[in-house]
Formats: sequence, structure tokens, C-alpha cells
Amino acid sequence: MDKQELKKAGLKVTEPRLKILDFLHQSSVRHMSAEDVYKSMLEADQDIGLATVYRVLTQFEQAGLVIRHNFEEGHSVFELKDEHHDHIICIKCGKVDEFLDSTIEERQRTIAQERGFKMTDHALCIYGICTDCQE
Amino acid sequence: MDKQELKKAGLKVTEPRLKILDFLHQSSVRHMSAEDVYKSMLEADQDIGLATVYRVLTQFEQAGLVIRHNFEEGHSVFELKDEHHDHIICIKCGKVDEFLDSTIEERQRTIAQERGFKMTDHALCIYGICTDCQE
DNA sequence: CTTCTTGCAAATCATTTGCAGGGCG
DNA sequence: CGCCCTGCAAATGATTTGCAAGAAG
Repeated sequence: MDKQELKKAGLKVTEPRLKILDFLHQSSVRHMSAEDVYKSMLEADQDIGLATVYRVLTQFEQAGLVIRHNFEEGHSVFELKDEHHDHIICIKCGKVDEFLDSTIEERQRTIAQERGFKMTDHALCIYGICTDCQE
Repeated sequence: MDKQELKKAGLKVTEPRLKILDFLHQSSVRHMSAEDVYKSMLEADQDIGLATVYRVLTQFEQAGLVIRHNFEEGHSVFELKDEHHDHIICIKCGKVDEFLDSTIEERQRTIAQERGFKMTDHALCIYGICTDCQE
């Protein structure tokens, strides 16, 4: 149950946090903006303010439950934290797809090492036009 | 001379544009925010408004003279457009370094192709702690 | 009970835009 | 001269914060 996940993350179990976490788990769409989550809450008759959505999402991020991305749009996008992966984004419809490539992963480690960087994270984002939008 | 570059880009030659383009060429720092450029203009006794800096930088971007990045900070960063390369950023001091890796470049093309995407662009960003900041 | 949360409105921040005066070609 | 450009201030859009009232443990 989500309650456990919240407790384990050191967060009090509250209605908004439960609802939002549940929604993230339930939803078929993986990447969502704060606004998206907010709207969904409204539609589900949940009375959660946008500010709270931002606060909760930020707490989730700090707790490591969620990852926040700043793709080349203007706003942040959140997704549940799972195994690491990179993104490929359609510049027409905004659809986000995921992938993982060990060759690239490895090269990245090497590159960071070569310049004396202690790598903490990395983000690879391919932009393009998806099959649907090419028609 | 920068004047030619502006004309070729289809932009009228004006004081602000010349000054900003010149500054981008001159500066030893390659990646700058609009704010950075604005401050530099002030220090150089140039009376250029922040709005104009944004406008000029955006025009440069559309003209292909400059690239705009949205790294994981909150604001945009601009750099002169040269050959393509990726970035490695220090999360302590914000220093930006560059690199290019053909293995990765190639894998990216393959990945996009595999999922039917027509790749238009891509951005790889490694985050870490640079040598200086590891002390 | 004490502390952590929330909703709402006001406050920020980065960036954009409207407008009237000026400058380039 | 006409149209593009600029500075300034006001408008935006995304995200954050202050505060008093309400829950969680």
C-alpha cells in the first residue's frame, strides 16, 4: 500500500500525498507536469490546491520517490523513480518515450572519469518526430 | 567583422546586437544566461535593457548563431553555435565543460531509428562534481 | 497537545510583450 | 521617410512562500 511508501520516505500520511502518489502509480501516462496532476485531482473531486501539488511533488522528489525533469519546454515534468533510463521526446506532440542503452551508459562514465568529474547523474534526451507525427 | 555576421543572418546592424555578439565572441566563458549578458553590458557602460538582451538572444537563436539550453537549473543558458557537442556540468560550481563522443552520437541515431523517430536534435548532459570542487 | 500540512492569496523569478520614441537602410 | 529596433514598464506563466486554520501521531 502507498501508506507504507510514504512512511518509509519519512513523510506523514495525508490525504493529498496519498492521492497524488496513488495517481502517479495508477496513471498510464508516466510523465506529468504539476498542472497535469492538479487537474487530475480536480477531476477526481479531490480538493487539492496547486501549491500543495507542487509541495508534495517536491517532497517526493527529495524523498527519492520521484524524479523531476526540465526538458526543453518551459515547465517541469515529474515521473516515478524506477530504474534509470533516458528519454526520447517528440517535438510535435510532446510524447515521451524511454530507453536505456548500456553502450551509452558506459561511455558516459568513462567521459566523466577522463575529465576528473565524479559523476552524480546524467540525462540524455533525444528530440525528434515520432512515427505518428511524421505522416 | 561581426557586422557581416549579422547581415548574413538577416538582422539589421544595430548597437545592441553588435555589442552582444561581440561580447559572446570575446568572452572566455562560453555559456551565459541572459542575466549574465545583461550585467556585462552594464559594466561595459552599454545602455541595453534586459528585454532587449532577451530579444536579441532569441533572434540570434532563430538565426542559428546561438544555441539556447535549458539545463536542470531554472533559467536558460546561451552559447555560440559551433560544431555540435554535449555538456558535462559541475553541480557545485556550475562550471560547464564540453565533449563529443562518436560512439554515443552513433548509438543515438540508432536508437531514434529503432523507434521510428526522425531525430532532429539531442542533448546529453552529465552532472557531477569537478576536480576543483572535490577537494 | 505539538508539530507537520494544507489551501488560498500574495510574492517571486525568468521571460515576454505593449507602446511610444529613435535609428537603420 | 517607412519599418524595424529599443528601453521601460507592465503582463505572463511557472513555481514558491506566508499565514491562519486543520489534521497526524
